[in-house]
Amino acid sequence: MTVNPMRVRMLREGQSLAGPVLYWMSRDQRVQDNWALLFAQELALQHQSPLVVAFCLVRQFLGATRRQYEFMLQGLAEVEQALAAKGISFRLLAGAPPEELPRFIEEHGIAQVVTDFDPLRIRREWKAAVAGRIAIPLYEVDAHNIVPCWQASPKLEWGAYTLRPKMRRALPDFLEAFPSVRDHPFAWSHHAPTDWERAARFPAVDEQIAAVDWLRPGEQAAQRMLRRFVEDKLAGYPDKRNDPNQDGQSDLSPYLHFGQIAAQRVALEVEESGAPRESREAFLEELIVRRELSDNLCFYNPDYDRVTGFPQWARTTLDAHRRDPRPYLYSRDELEAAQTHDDLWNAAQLEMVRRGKMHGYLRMYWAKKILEWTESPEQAQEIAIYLNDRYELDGRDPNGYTGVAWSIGGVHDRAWGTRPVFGKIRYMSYNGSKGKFDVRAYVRKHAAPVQG
DNA sequence: ATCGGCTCGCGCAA
DNA sequence: TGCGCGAAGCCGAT
Repeated sequence: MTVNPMRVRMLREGQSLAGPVLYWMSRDQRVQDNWALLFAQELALQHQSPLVVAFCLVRQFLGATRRQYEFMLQGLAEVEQALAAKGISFRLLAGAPPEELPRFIEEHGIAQVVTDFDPLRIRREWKAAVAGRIAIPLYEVDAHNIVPCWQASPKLEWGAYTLRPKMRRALPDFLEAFPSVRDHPFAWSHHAPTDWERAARFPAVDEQIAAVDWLRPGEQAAQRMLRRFVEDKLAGYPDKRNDPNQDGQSDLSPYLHFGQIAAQRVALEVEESGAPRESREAFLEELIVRRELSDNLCFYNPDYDRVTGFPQWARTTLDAHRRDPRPYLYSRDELEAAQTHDDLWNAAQLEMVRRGKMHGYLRMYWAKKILEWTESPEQAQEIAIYLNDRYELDGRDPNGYTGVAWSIGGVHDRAWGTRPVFGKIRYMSYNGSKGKFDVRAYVRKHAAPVQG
């Protein structure tokens, strides 16, 4: 047995007849270091069956833009190639999983289905719908987290401090080396190459938001980025990570979001590096505890992207300050166009619009200012999520929803001194940034007008 | 530059 | 029932 059974849940029982095993790939779009693929191969080898990987390409998924489709599709093309080298077939299905998967399963006499874990509502609705329309076993493997989400904690956590000891206890059981995908000896008779040019014409919601060119998509590029981080940046991480002018972050979040790299691979490489213990610990805290805390929020709190999901003390205090006059009021369009009085905020917004990635420290300041400058917490949260999901390469991720909920709704935070609009929600100021890094240099770098 | 108070509630010790 | 302490801060005093 290569895959720890604790990583696997059965979503639907069923008779397992003879036939191909299907891995319905969704959140974890890679071949290496993927527990869901490894588990699917294990089942296929046991039954001496072919193994097929299918991905459902959903039209206009949660407002996804050309930028994000491009990054994902190029990664998937690489997945198809790497699978082919192992004798495993790949199939791109155009349409929503509840319709496409049962049809595919029926048509090809699939015997068992494996899919990867995802705490987001829509993914769980898809799985429930698929489970209701098939008669074969459906397994779910948490291939994204190191400690499977439901093993890390059985309940909604209040903060990193309540999850951390649980993670510490569980990590030794799960932070293990990955086995390799084996050459698969049973070929699928319906193998056919994907028409990626046709797939690239698949409509995104917004074709105007262009792909970025400063980082390449795919597993290989992700591995290179990881190596660069561990060799060049990890040692200086504690000092530089909160300075947006320094290139001190890992820049791995787009790859982690699309599952083009496994957090577990990142953790293993960081642990084995020669970087100071302090640097390794600071980075692993973010990579492991905070990431898994985001999944915990989305998995156990169905209102992870709504004000009703904020803790009670935060809802009470935000309600008490609902009618406070706002120092500035901006519409969604003004914010999107980076037309506020605050040059730091505008620069952060423009960094996100142009590069598809805002510096981690500024994401907090950025979201808190949206609370301060819009009519209500509800509107602030909606706008922050809209902009984040539209421009960030790592949009539509539990980390994004959790970050917004932390900034605007005190999720995983505590109460602080009362202020207008914010109430007891932690405040962040322009002057605070000035004390931490060279704000003028950052503004000069990102607020420059577009060339040409 | 550094320090303490701000303020809430979980989780554990007692 | 009491107590320690937390996802990245702010502000004013020193």
